[in-house]
Amino acid sequence: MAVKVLSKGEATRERICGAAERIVLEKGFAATSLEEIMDAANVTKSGFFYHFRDKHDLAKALLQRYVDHDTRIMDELFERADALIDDPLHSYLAFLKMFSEVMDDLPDRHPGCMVASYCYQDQIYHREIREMSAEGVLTWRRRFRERLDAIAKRYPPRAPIDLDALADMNITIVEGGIILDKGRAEKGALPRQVLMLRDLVKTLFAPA
Amino acid sequence: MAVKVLSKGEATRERICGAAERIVLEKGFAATSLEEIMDAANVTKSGFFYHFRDKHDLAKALLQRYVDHDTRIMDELFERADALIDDPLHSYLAFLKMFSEVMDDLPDRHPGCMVASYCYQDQIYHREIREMSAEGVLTWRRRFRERLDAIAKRYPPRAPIDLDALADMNITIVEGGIILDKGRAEKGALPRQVLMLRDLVKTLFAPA
DNA sequence: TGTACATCAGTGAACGCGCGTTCACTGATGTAC
DNA sequence: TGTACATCAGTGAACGCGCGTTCACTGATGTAC
Repeated sequence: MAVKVLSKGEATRERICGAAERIVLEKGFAATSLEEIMDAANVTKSGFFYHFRDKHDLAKALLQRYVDHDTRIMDELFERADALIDDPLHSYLAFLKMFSEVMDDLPDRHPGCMVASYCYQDQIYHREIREMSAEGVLTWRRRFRERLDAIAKRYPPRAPIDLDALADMNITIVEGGIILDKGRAEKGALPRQVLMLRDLVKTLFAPA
Repeated sequence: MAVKVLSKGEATRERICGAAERIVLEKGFAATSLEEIMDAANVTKSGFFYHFRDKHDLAKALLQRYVDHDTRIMDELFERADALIDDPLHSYLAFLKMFSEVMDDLPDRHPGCMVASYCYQDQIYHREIREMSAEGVLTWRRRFRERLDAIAKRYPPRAPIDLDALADMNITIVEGGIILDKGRAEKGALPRQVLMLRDLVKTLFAPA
């Protein structure tokens, strides 16, 4: 994996984003003070404001960073599954298996999804944030939908099926699973939900 | 439906809670100022503080109110399904159908779930809030699990199945569906997800 | 190779405003005798 | 039936602190000539 070399300024900015993401996913954007973030990232107030125009500018940067990162992770897992398996259905099932394992291997609980976090915050009322969220979610759906099309072609489902809704369900399960995990304060709910989805997809497509 | 008659004080308190719930689900707890709530509920600052010790006291009240209300709604729908249909599987499927219709009939989008909202807010760090969330989620799981047990008894599933995870999936789908709905700013995602789950459950249990 | 200037990546102190909370006080309704 | 007292359901003004933002200033690194 090629690690990009960062300039001094870029490194500081990245350090701020990293600290901010962690705290924001824990407590929410409004409840996170800039001073907390500065402390955690070891920059002064003015150091921070050199990199971000204001708090909302940080909000945008965090969301974009999150969506990009998540999409990249997903693509990597899909590529790995494809490298192992030729059949679209079984590659998809392998992806879900690997995905659940990644969720299970996290040292602590899943830290949360930035899109989901903003959905329950007033950040969502800013036009730019709303558009970035919407686009992120649509990108994810598209990734799954392509796969499902290939599957449905080789394994015609018994009944006609809403493939967009099924593609979305992958996102739904992750977002909902994270909440289950956080809400019940019990690790493991998320990977179990992903595996459950895997079983259901398998039953749906695999020939009896 | 018996509507309880409220005393003057109870009515004011209820008015405050209603306004607070709406705003908190829109913008998040930390981003919601008490003054906003007071304005919306038409009480003065001191009127508010007569009913709630502090902001955190309001947070607890909102969560409890939400969990109770949601549980009651769910029970009512289950009862209606049972009144119509004797078979546990088909009653369950009818429940999911009615549930998706309720979600679809909402004038606007689903306002959101208070448990999920707090999960992404620092409220979750207060012990009492965490316990109330956990108990709410477990109550919901138990309701679904009972139904699934009855179904699995009459319709033995082909493969052994994680019934707790399947029970949880009902919650996951709703929580995740709400985020999909909010995140994509597109009404209808939530009911579609519920119907998709219904199809999957049907395929899983219904004899070929 | 040295000098002048510009840009990068910050520092430290001050400001002002919103927001949660407190406090002393009050009119209306209930209750005891 | 009237009086005294208590409780309910508030009012209005003041306080103080945290937090986002601004501003004048600065040392180190790059770039032109």
